[in-house]
Amino acid sequence: MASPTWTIAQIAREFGVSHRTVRYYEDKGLITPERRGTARVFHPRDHVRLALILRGKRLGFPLDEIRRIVDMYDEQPGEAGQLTYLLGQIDDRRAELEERRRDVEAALAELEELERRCHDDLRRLRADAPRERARDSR
Amino acid sequence: MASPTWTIAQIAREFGVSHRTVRYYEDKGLITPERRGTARVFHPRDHVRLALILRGKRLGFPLDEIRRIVDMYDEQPGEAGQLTYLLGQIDDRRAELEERRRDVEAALAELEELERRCHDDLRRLRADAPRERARDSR
DNA sequence: CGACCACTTGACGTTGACGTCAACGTAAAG
DNA sequence: CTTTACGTTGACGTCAACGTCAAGTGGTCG
Repeated sequence: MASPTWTIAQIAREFGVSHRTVRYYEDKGLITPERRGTARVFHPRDHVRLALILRGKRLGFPLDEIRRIVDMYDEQPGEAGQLTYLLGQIDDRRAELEERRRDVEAALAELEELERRCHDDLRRLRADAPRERARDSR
Repeated sequence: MASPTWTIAQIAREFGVSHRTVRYYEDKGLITPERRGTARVFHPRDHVRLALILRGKRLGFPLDEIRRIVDMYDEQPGEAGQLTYLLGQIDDRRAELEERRRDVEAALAELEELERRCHDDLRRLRADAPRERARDSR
């Protein structure tokens, strides 16, 4: 019933980052763990945000932009002006993500082309090798 | 017939980077322009490499790894050992790229989910607004 | 010839994203 | 009650990826 909580060590270990990294993200306003005395208590909300942050990092986005992205996810419905503004932001992010997708697809395609060439070269080597061995043993 | 060449200013402007950036990539061994006297002359090979480098950057790879990637593309067929090593490298890069692709897909999916919720909220607002105006004008 | 480019090499500065170390609190366990 | 483990706040260090001068070189145009 009660939603789970994490200490800094637990959540850092789960995501494979240092506790320094977690603190840095808090400094930059990317996560806002509760304070119980001086100690940090991480809630599911922080857990979700950290996952989003790290995915953003894998995609090469700077932390500033990552914050704008994760902030989009907990804006309140608010008024119409804010909503249309948010929709504009969403469009911008999507454009970027679609460019990333094109980059990934292109890179994968070229990589597979290269792999085919490698396999070809390897087959050619194996076909030539016997003749060389015959010549060398003369 | 003669393949095209570029000056540093031309190639930098074409790719939208500073000439300092191009020099930095040369220092790091990512590109190797010809020298005519002291001046750099960029050939199609450098042009291709620069495109690969910038795509790698958009995908968030560090320059060190990008160099390993672009270097893969002009290894000579060489001997069988090198080829199988290269095939292993290719597999590693592909695994990374496929993770990036999963990240992009997940991010896009969540973004579109968020967009749907926004549109819902907006429709709800527009449905409620007339009643509010009627009430306000009483 | 001189002025004006575009290009060059250092060398130091900057920024983002942390690493690292010192010094200190606190709560449970032996 | 001390040790041990985990937590905290500074503060400085570091590394990649450039930015930004300063000062010089080489070709071309008028």
